[in-house]
Amino acid sequence: MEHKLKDKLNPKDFEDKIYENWEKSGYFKPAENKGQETYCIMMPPPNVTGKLHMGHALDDTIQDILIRFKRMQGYRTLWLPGSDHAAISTEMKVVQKLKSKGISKNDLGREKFLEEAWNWTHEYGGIIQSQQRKLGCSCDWERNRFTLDEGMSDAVLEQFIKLYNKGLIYKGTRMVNWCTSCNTSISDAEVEYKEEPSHLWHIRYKITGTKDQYIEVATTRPETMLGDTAVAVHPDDERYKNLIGKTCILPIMNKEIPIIADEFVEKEFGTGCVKITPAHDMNDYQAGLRHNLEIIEVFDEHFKMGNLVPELAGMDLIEAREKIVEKLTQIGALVKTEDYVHNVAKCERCKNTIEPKVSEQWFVDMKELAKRAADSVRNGETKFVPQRYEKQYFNWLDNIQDWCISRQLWWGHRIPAYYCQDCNHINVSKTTPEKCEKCGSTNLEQDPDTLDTWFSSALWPFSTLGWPDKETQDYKDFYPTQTLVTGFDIITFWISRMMTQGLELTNQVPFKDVLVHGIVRDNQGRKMSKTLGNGVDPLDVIEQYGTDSLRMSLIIGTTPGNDIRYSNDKVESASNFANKLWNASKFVLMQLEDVEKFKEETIEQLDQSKMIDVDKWIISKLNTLIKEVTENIEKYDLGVALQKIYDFIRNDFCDWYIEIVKPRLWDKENKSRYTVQYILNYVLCTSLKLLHPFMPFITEEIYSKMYHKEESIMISEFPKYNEKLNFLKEEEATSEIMNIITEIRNIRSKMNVHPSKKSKLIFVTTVAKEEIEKSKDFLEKLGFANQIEIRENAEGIPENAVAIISKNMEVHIPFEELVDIEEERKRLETEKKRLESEVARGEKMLSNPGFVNKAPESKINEEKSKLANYKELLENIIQKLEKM
RNA sequence: GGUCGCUUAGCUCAGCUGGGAGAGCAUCUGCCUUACAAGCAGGAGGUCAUAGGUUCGAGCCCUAUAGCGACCACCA
Repeated sequence: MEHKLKDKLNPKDFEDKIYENWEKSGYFKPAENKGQETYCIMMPPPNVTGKLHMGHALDDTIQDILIRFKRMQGYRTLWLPGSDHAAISTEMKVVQKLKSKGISKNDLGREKFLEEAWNWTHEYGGIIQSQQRKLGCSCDWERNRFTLDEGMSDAVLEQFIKLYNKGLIYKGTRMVNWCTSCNTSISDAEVEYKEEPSHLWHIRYKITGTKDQYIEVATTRPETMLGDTAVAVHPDDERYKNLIGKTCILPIMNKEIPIIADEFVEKEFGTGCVKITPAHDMNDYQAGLRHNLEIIEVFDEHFKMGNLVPELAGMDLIEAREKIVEKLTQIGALVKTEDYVHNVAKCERCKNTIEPKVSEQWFVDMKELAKRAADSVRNGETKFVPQRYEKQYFNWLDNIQDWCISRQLWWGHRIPAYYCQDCNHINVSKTTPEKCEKCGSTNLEQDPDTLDTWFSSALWPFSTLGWPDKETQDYKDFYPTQTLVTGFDIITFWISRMMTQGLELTNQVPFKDVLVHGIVRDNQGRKMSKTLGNGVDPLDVIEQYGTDSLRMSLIIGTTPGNDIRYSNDKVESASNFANKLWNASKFVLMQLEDVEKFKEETIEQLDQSKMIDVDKWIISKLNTLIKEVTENIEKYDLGVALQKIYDFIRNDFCDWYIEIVKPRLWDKENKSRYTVQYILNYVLCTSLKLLHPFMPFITEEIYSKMYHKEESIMISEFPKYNEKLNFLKEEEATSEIMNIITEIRNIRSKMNVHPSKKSKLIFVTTVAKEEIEKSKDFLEKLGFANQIEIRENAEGIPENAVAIISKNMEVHIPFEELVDIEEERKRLETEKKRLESEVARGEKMLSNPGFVNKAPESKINEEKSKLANYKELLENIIQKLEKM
């Protein structure tokens, strides 16, 4: 083993190699002989033919951080990956591919089509997994699952049959959302609404038996009027009360339809009269049911005009609308046309128009299931992080509609219902029944439809572990799982359904915590989208900067649940940090020269008599960091945790400690040289471990060159807080010294003293003599001094010297000819003023009875000691000024 | 219409249960100091959206308002 790093950091040199090594070593699998406690995350399965985008990169990075952290803490961890068959989206793609060859789905037939779909899946499936490997995901690839796998399909059938037998799944004729492009029914969750400018057409229908009395309706869809079977008004609407029960004549169709009263009508909207078209509107359909109205379909099955009016038959709907408006104008039935913006239902997948359609479909009765799922969150069995997303979840479940689960697609799990062609009985069974269970006929036909994709992904947390077999080792070990990580956009689609189905089928909540994150936006705050073309490919970023930098840029300084704005600057700054860490490590390794003995000694055993304050300072700081970072990660505050690690490595370790320690390292005779080397190795190794979950590759690469016993940082123990490594006194003393050094630099900078110009530093102190003596070497270096003098009093110090007054010491810098006495007086005056205001503030606070009586004692004492401190400093400054 | 979130330095964002406002980038000044110029050191820059309230004390808690954003509902 060579304890040396390459001169320049190049992530490509080691990222792939390291990943391969991890996978080969079996580190991703749950450890065999570790402690009992398990920790499991189920990866939200991406679409099987999908490609990795920034959303995945964020989602996967968060999960990887958690799983690596827990693994290092000694849990038996399982992160189970997989992919989803994504019924609609995959089927659409295959249909499109066939279309480009001039073949239609129906020409090909079901079997051949499925063959094509499998081919497609095999061709594009797996791409995302290789990309997740590039991201560093430490999931157990041997347990990789696909929602159309045999086991998973069995789970789906089991679910269907169980719920069917319990009466929770039923078949019925209902109005459902129909995607006119995908040609299938879809569930409520898959509909999104988009505002579109349109018109509100006012049309008058003549009251039957009158010459010129009309009732005026307002509609956004005149083309559906051909199927009107009533006009409705509000029962309390004084304007129309007298018309209720009468009839009117539907223009164009010249048909008599009733005027009815129904509460759902809003008096204030439009004219207060609504045309009722039960076949093409959700509300009208409900009203139709209440009033027993006929359902007349205006469109054919391809959503072209039907032949209610022969000259319009087969016409496109938009075109038909124009024609009908034209016709209404001709016959004088159109009163006016208003501009109007309304919400149009769109398919969440293909963005095309959704039409309400009456059809026979399979549904899950959700009422009881939803209640139980909501209650489990209400009573804290499952928690959302951040908690506010629980509202979104409740809102969905508390207003749940029955779930339409049948899809008119071929790619997916086929509904296990077999219809008897002789007696019409529905046989539901896992395998094709030999004969009808009711009449014994062998003339059975399976339902042609398949199940909603989410019907199978709802089972993901347990079907992946072997359910319906509850005796598999994995199910027993890892179910229920701990954390589910996902974006807020699929709380309704997925989270709520895993909860409802999980509770119903396994009698347990499927996970304890739901960690919700936002979406990754572009650098202008816009959503990344294909149409805008503003998406950033995570793999391009990895190619340019390396995985660690991408991961860091997605996590640092973020808050759970909030959106993240991607920017190149962030990746660049992450990359600079990686470079910094690399160089610092390179330096440390250069100083260590094969000190194999490190491996045998713990930090606690290290001889403290050879340490000076700064050594204890860095150890103590690191110890605090360990505590905070652990707490932060456990609370899912990953952004804060990473920020703290960054600050420690960059400021405390690189900028201060390494610089402070250099003189002792250069002096080969120095008695504490070994101690310093040990501490450097210890601090760096420990920092790398803290950082490893976030930046796995660079930490592994560096760690592999350091001195320790582990074969990989990935399976090393996460650092633990240690009470014995707290050195508060030394921390304070060191920060006083650091403040002085900063002050020296500040003054030199203000006075424009060139760094090469060294000066003398005179320390006046009684309490810190010894420590200053020990620190001479680095004080000289960092304070640009050529000589350090330590005295007990200030007598005889040249007048033309700059003075820095601090708590336990004064530092005088004789710059000789450089110092302008007047300038120095001004500086001290400013300092005096500052201290005076501090003293005033403290005195005001402590003389405030409200504060003294109500504030906690620790706070009061703190203020008291601060005040005393300031007073003393002020006194010293005043004396100094008097002498000038 | 209902619910939720955001508003803090020029930009992008942190700020844990209320106790002297922070980071990254940008900017200014000085430095090639033997790990790092992808760097080092120092500086400037903020009425924490507005108005009230609670409190000894508010960026943080409460109320209202404004702007931006998201989700749900869907009134033709």
